[in-house]
Amino acid sequence: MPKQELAVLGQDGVDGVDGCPPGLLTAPLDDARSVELAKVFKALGDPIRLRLLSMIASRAGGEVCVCDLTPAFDLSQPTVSHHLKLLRQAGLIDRERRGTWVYYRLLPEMTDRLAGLLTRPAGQPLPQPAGTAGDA
Amino acid sequence: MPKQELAVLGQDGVDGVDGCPPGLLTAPLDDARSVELAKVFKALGDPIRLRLLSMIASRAGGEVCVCDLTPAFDLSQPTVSHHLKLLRQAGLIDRERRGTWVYYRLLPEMTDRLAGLLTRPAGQPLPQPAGTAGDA
DNA sequence: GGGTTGTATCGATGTTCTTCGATTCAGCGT
DNA sequence: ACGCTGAATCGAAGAACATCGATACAACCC
Repeated sequence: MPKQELAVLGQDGVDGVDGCPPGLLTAPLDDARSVELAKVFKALGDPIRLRLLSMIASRAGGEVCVCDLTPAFDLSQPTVSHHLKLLRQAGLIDRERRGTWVYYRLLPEMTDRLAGLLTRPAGQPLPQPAGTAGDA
Repeated sequence: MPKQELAVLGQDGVDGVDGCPPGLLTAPLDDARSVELAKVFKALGDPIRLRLLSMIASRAGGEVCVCDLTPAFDLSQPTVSHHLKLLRQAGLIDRERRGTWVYYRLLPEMTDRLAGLLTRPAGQPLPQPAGTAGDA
């Protein structure tokens, strides 16, 4: 099965008891989860892919034709296609062929999940502004 | 000035008119911003660094001694130190020396900012579940 | 079917990243 | 001052990544 779509991020039974996923900021990430999460963040760790993602996500109809994306960059067509592939493998976007053209759209479940992972629960004790901590 | 701390992410005057930062999902990311943002996501794009960050962030007192972090991984001490450096250069954590030991703590401003960038404004039109869009 | 256009895949190449051992720097104790 | 321990920096080696040109695949049109 060469097709792995990274579903391991928080929808299996590993969620916290209060309904919120464990977080990343609230409990030490276990080994397997960190590997999966890292793939997604790695996909976001490139300026081209960030711009691609934001172009796709911010488009009104929710879809963008590759033919609109490719000329927006100073890169070859295969390179842009490669970046789109990585974003897709990370579960951030999906594609649909319609006739000759291919349209990409955001998968908001993934960005939602990332946002949730990076959001700390409301009343986190916020450590001392640095310097006033344990200076006994 | 070899010390660049990545302050370019949303606190300068580029915010939206409604107080919320532009987002990443709401408007195409400009070139410069995408480069800065990519550095932060790249720092998160590694399992070791994700686990380091979550260990630091989830620690009760808000601080973790390097001497507690290093033995938690199957890596050499210089390698762990290197990963901590990258997280620090990304603006995600900060360090403080206290006597012989060095303590790392989360910089929640950065994770908050990332969470905000990945959060789409409440009433985003959510594209059709794919297939029912513009099939005239 | 043959030509054309849009998109993806394939190899190759140069760059960046991860990791290590060796070394250096900082602070403590004697 | 000396040695000791914890942490950071320095090269170097191997792996992973970004990029390209060439090529293959898909759908349309004549």
